[in-house]
Amino acid sequence: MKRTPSLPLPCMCSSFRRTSRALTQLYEEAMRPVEVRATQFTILLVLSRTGEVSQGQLGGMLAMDSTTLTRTLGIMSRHGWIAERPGRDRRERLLRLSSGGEAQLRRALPVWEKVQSRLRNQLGEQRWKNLLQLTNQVTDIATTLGESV
Amino acid sequence: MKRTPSLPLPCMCSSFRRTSRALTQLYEEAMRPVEVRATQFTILLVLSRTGEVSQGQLGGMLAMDSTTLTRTLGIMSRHGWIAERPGRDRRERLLRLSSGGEAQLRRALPVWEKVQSRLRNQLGEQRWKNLLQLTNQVTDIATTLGESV
DNA sequence: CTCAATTATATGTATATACATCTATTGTTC
DNA sequence: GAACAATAGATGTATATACATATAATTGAG
Repeated sequence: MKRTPSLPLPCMCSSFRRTSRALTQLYEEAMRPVEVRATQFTILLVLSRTGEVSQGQLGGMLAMDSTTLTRTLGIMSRHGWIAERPGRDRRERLLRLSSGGEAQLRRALPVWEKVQSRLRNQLGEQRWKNLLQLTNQVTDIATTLGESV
Repeated sequence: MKRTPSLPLPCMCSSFRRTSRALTQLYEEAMRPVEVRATQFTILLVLSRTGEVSQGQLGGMLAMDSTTLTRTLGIMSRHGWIAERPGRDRRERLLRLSSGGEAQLRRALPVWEKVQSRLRNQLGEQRWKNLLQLTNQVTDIATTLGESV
């Protein structure tokens, strides 16, 4: 059952996109019983840590166009996971987890832990920490470069 | 113009997806004049290196579901970038770059080099090489874990 | 050789994603 | 304070992505 090791790609963007697909397939396969998608899980996780934020702030934290969130939040609201209210600036939507969203996160966490630790075992502590740090650094640099031009 | 450093995410999948979005926005912004999307550029790059491959093989190399390729290859064929012929196994599509595809790759490469080296300068040789290696390793591990279950 | 199982790709459907553009609101200038 | 510029989010549209299922072709069991 030997797998051919993945073809080295000279492009950092292509490499990250490929790894994202591989990880997304792995995590979503594991989380399928809980019925939550990778993006949705990320939003549950972030909102549980930040508390109430505007849609624009959430987009900034996720390096995601804030108009993309309109659709994803719509899906999550239909599931009853998101509570919102208008801000003092009435153009803003202030978002937080509803109790249903907190419950969904609690359902998802054990399944997520399991797949995450399988991956972590394969990578080892060293590479694991290194990767979390490097991905953050690349995100910051890419975001900064994107703004500067 | 101080940017808040990106919120650490405990989830490897979420982290990679966020970095992918940031990198994709950076690279696609740079490559906009050439009118080629990140996925399409990746396919041009890979086909130029491998020569003729089947759709399934290409999907394997990109950690991409081969049925996803049906749509993307359709777009690229309409642009005149892909040449194909049936394999001996007549279920297979054998794919390669057409001369139009080679031309499009040549048009894209200088623009890609430019954005890629801006990023590389910010990261430094050490982290750059490290990242290309680590992303490959994660892809292999995630793929293997996905198959094993 | 025949029929069942497997495989390669196509199609239907749902989510993810970004950008251009639009609307409602807020901020700024004179 | 009125007119104009800037901003937050919504909507239209195109690509990206995967999975379930369908179809055509190949392989395997007997």
